[in-house]
Amino acid sequence: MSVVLYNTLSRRKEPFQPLEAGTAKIYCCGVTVYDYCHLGHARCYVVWDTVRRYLQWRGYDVHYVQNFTDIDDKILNRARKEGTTMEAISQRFIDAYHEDMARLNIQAADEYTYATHTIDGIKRLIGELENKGYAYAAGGDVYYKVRKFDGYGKLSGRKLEDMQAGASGRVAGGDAIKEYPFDFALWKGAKPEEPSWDSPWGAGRPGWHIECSAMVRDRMGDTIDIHMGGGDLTFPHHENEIAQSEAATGHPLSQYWMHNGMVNVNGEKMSKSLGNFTTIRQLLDAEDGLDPMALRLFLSQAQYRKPVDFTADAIASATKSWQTLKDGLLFGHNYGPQLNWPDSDVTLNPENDAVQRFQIAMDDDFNTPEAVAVLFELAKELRRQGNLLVHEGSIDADSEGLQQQWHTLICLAQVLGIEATADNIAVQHDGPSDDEIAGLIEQRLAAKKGKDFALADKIRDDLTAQGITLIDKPGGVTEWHR
RNA sequence: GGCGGCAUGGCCAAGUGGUAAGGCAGAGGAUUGCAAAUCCUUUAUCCCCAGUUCGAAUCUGGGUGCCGCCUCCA
Repeated sequence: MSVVLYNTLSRRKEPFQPLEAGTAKIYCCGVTVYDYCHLGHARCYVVWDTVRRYLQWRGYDVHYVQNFTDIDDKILNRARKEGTTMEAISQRFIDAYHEDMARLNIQAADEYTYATHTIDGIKRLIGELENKGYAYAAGGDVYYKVRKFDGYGKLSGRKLEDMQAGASGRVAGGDAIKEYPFDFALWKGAKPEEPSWDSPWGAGRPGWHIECSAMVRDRMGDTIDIHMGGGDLTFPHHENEIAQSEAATGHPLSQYWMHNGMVNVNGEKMSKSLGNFTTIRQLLDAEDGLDPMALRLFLSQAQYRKPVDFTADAIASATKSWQTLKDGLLFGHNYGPQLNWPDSDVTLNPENDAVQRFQIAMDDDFNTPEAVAVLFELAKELRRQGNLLVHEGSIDADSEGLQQQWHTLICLAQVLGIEATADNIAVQHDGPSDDEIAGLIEQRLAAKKGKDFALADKIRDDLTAQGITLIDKPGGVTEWHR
């Protein structure tokens, strides 16, 4: 069995066969750094992080490169507005990007590339395109001659005629300098007071699409295995990348193209231009802040290609779900000592039924909802055993098998980037001491015997408010835990 | 107008020919002074119509509805 993935280029699922057996060369389109990342970005990079982790788990040597677009009108606008430089804005949001992604347990890329560090490669590429007749200079800019490239539209499945016919007013007008409405800028002539670089076509800066073509080529060669990004980049961004790269090199830019679905809010796509976005940090830092792992779980419970709706209900549900999963993930920390579990390494038995099911699900185009279901089945059983232990004092399962199950859960969850860290078990131990609690429980017991339930309930409520849960057991015994 | 996607219980969501995973929420019972927690049990015929088939949520055709892209966008 091999990993099967949906290839936008062919519009079907295909077995993953990398150019070089056992390796995976992946390029992921990154962000334009002019603002904080929002939930849409969170989904995108959680999805691709999961794909990357899974391929690694399946034994591939993954080389993952991601870019930052650090030259762009929006960055310049923001810099102007704040009276600072493009570099300052870029750096600020690159730093913020790294912080946000780290909180979501997204692994850093093997290499990050920057548009402004790729100017030479960009100029080289434009020069080649010009020599081959795919580019023309006009009005200080350089444009790509879309009609010259036979395969134009093959990724997004469109024909130039169709687009032109339907695009009505939007493309018809535009700049008169272009030979054809869908031609796009490879190089933009410098404007006063904007950063620019010298070039054979005059001072200027790169167009948006060319940076990715140049970066892929510089870092990974003519053809890579997987090129990924948000579904909204399919056209025109990725289509244009293909046109640029393949016209220049004569080789396919990428074997596989993968695109993630959008995050919706009230049925509408979350986007900067619509202004309906919630930033990752807003969500995580809110007073009743969302646990980053709950967010990751929420995103993993949807198939990556489908749109996902961001609602308060969904978040509440994910938070509760995460609690359940977390109980399972922390089982060994909470009950291992009581069960005399040996301090063995966390390992995985590949023959295990759960592992098999997990792999079958993930092999099928990264079916994370199905994979998560496997995690829940493991976690629920662990939680049940944990409760048995608390309430009955013993478990009704084989202890060794249970430890293995716990290890399985931890390993598989980790493949999805879901982990319960030490933070989750570090409990605040301020508040009443154990002795004080024992005293209060005795007071409550006395109150109950005297039918003073009001007092008994008050004692319980006060303790609850301090994060201490009382469990009344048969025989007048009351246990508690924080 | 063009291209693509989706429609499964209250909500989310797997499942692509043999009578519906999982999560959240809900219900009933056990337990309890009442709770909490826990345990047990429990809640769907898959948008509509027609067809193919012994048999379809799953295939075909036709509808209806929603969404994305076609402009910067993850």
